[in-house]
Amino acid sequence: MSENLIGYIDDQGNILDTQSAGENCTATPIEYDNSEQALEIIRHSTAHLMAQAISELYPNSQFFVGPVVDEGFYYDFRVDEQIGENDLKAIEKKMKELIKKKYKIEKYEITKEEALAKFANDDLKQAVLSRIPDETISVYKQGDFEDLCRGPHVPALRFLHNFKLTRVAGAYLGGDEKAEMLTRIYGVAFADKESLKAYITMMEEAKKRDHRKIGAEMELFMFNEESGAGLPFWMPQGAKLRYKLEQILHKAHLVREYEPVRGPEILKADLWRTSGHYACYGENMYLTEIDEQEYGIKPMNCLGHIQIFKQTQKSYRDLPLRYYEYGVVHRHEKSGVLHGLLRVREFTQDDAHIFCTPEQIAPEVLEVVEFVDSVMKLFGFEYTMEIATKPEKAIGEDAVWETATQGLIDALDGNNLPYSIDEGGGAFYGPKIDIKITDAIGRKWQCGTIQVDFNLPERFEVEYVDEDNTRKQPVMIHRAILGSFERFIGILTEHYAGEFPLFLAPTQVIFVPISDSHADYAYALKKRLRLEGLDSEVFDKNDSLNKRIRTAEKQRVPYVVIVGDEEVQGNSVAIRNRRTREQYNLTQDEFMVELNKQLQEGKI
RNA sequence: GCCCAUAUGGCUCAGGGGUAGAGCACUUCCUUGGUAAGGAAGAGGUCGUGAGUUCAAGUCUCACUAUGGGCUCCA
Repeated sequence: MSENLIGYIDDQGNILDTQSAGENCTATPIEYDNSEQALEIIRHSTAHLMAQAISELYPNSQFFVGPVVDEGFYYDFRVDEQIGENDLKAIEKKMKELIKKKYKIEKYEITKEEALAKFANDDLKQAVLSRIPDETISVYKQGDFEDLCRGPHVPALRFLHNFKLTRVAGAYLGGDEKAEMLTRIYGVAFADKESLKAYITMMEEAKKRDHRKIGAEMELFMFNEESGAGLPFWMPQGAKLRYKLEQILHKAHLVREYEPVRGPEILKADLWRTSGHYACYGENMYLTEIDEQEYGIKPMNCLGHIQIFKQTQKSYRDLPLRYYEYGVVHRHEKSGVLHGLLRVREFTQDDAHIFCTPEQIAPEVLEVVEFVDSVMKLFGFEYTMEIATKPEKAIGEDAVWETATQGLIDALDGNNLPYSIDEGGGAFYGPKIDIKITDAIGRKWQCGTIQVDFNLPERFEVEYVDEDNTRKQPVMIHRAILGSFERFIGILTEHYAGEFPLFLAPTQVIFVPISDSHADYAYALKKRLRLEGLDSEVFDKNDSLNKRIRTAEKQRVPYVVIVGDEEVQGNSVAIRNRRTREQYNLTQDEFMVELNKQLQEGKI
């Protein structure tokens, strides 16, 4: 038996640890390394080691569950003391002491009845047992520490070296918001020191491109304690960036035959009652009163678009009719979930509602999927699609839901587009396809969404006149491509680490005149760029040339352009590559051609 | 909303019961320089807000607000 053997993988892909497999196992061995299976075993055992350390440091602690997750492991437990980030070091130290005791990890099996009796005075273990259907329960033991566990584990503590406890958090027992909150500690573990180090470095790099940090540095956006949480302010640089994104997307909508519309920010509460928002979404809505009438600030834009559709009589010839709006919405998000621009209380959706016939659903959904794809491609984003089905709180008949859900499935299946299913994750008025972008540190954020809705048209008696002169109800497709400008720009910022492509960059060119006498030339260039719709700045402050070049380089602008006697005489520019520090000269006209070429790259 | 943590000039941070400090940024002056920090002077903070303990609180305690890491929920 190899020194490095920590388990086996059987025909079904299940991991067997050495304790379960016995001496003469013929399944494929798992060696101690960074393979997916090995890491699962190592991390699970590290979680147990942590629990053992905690139980020694805090004798009253009781343990719930300690699974392996994507990035590492965690353990949930109850403890009398408050545990903060500063206590993690002490726990790590204790873990290392325990490793030195060279405990073997042993496994034995008991019946469920015996287990219930064994842990009779531990209500958390009772809770764990109640979730296990099996009649035979396995227990793992290392030193004096025993824990209910399915495994798999490494054979002995000596395999556990390269770990780090990363954060302490609260977590509801069983994930239920109404249940008791336990303490959770997260950690990571690898087979070797280098991988652990690489992981820590990666997290530090991710921190450097955090949109909140870059947003402050580049003066893109801000929040302010006096104004309230989750309410972003767009500073000039951020507003310029956002405006460019809005313009690109505006043109893309027009090309695809969308019509711009705009609805009011607040609508009478009765309208929200008709729609079902009041009952199903009310806890997220801000309500107000005007002249003794209740009003609701819109959390979604659909009602406005429905009113506009209904204002004039529609024919089947008008369908599909696509209304779009950069709609500002307000939602009462819980204070604890706010997160930079990625989760706010006021945001602007790139929202559209497509009114169409049932037959038009599939082609329209496909068209939107294509739209999404072209936008994601423009920015180089990876994304996944998820079909979300009927949630608990919902309006409308089951049959209607089934038809709508099937419509979405057909549209994706028919075109071999990959997706997963999110059971019960739909909007209260219809099923949806969610488009999730993977960000710089691997988190997934919902951005785009496509929702089929038979319910609101019915509730608001939305109608069109069909070919046979009868009145029919259209289907509504709610959709957003970016999701919201706030979230999307947050993700974009991290994606590009603030170095936006020319067609998005808030400042696209910085001119550095060599001395005062070249400032006029620089300002003339700035004016010329302005007329082409390009934003530039002139760095002519009373600082040394070196200092101004340094400052300009650090601005994350696409172009730093130096102008001095040579350039003024030759009507040219000296362009500096901020990465290689190399420089090349172009005439003004050549430069304009180059800039316009790069602007065109922002077309979709 | 819940658990844990944090809050000191515009930014990044030091200080740790006896009434505040650095670097960068900012202002003014000198310097007009061909590719990543030229020099000098200056201004700027009731240490998040409100209570409490104390002879004395930026420092200790509590509440609130905001922020961060999670849970739950979502674009």
